[in-house]
Amino acid sequence: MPELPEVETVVRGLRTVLPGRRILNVRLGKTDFIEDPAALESQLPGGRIVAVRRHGKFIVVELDSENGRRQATSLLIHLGMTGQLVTCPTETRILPHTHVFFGLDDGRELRYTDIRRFGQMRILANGAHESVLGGLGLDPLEASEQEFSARIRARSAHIKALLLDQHVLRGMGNIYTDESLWRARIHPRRLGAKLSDAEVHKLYRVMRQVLNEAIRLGGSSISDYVDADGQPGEFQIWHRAYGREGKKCSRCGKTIQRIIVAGRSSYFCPGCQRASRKIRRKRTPR
DNA sequence: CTTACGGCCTGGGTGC
DNA sequence: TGCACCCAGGCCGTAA
Repeated sequence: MPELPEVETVVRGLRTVLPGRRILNVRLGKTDFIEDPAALESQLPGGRIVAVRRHGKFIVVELDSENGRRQATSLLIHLGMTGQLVTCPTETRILPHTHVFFGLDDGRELRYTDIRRFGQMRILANGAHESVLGGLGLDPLEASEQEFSARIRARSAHIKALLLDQHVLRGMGNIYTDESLWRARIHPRRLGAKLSDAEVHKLYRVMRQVLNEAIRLGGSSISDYVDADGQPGEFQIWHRAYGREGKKCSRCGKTIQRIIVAGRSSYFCPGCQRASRKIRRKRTPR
């Protein structure tokens, strides 16, 4: 579920409460989504949180390296489809599927809840960041238009697949990809290498616009997503394509369709997101 | 090197 | 009420 705006919202929330806190203890439930559960239990207690960062859809909780014997480490968290990372008082009722508890030195806890356990959690020793996070693509909000254009044009895959590919861009997911393509009036099956200058320019602009608006509204909540305080986002109200199969396009009035592209449900308007002639011919053979 | 697909896991919704 | 089936914000490994 969580894409860049949701992860950014969670990180901003955590940033207001975690830095400066010391982790006192770690309690684990199911651990099949944790790379090395024993490492969490042995290396995190005693550590002080110094920063919380986002890298694509990953959350990086940085710990200090004080008292010499312990190496500086980071806690790397990916929320997968249904992961939630929330701080609350220790006595707060425990939600089902909560599998990780970090006891903090202010009487609160950082909890990780994940129904489907598609998330991921691991310890990163100092210096291991590059090997794990270095392979990811451009941050959509930091990349220049030139960099974006070069990456998109370099491969002739469907534009939908390119936007979703974390090695091309880091942070885009199914919702913001469909919303960006709708705003740019680009069909999800168009090929990256074949987009015009004007189309790439438009896509770059609207993608940043969509992401920034979503961040401002605290992300999109479809079912499971909540921020670091357990609150849902509000951007779903503004979706114009995602999840709107059968509804009228707010721009041209045609009916929004759902097709599978890159193995994912893809919502688009056949009226204002025209397929290339080649694709159209394939779909309506004479 | 690509792309396509199944699988991971649980729950919600729908239709019979 | 039960059951089968489809769908879900992500991503990885394997096969072609």
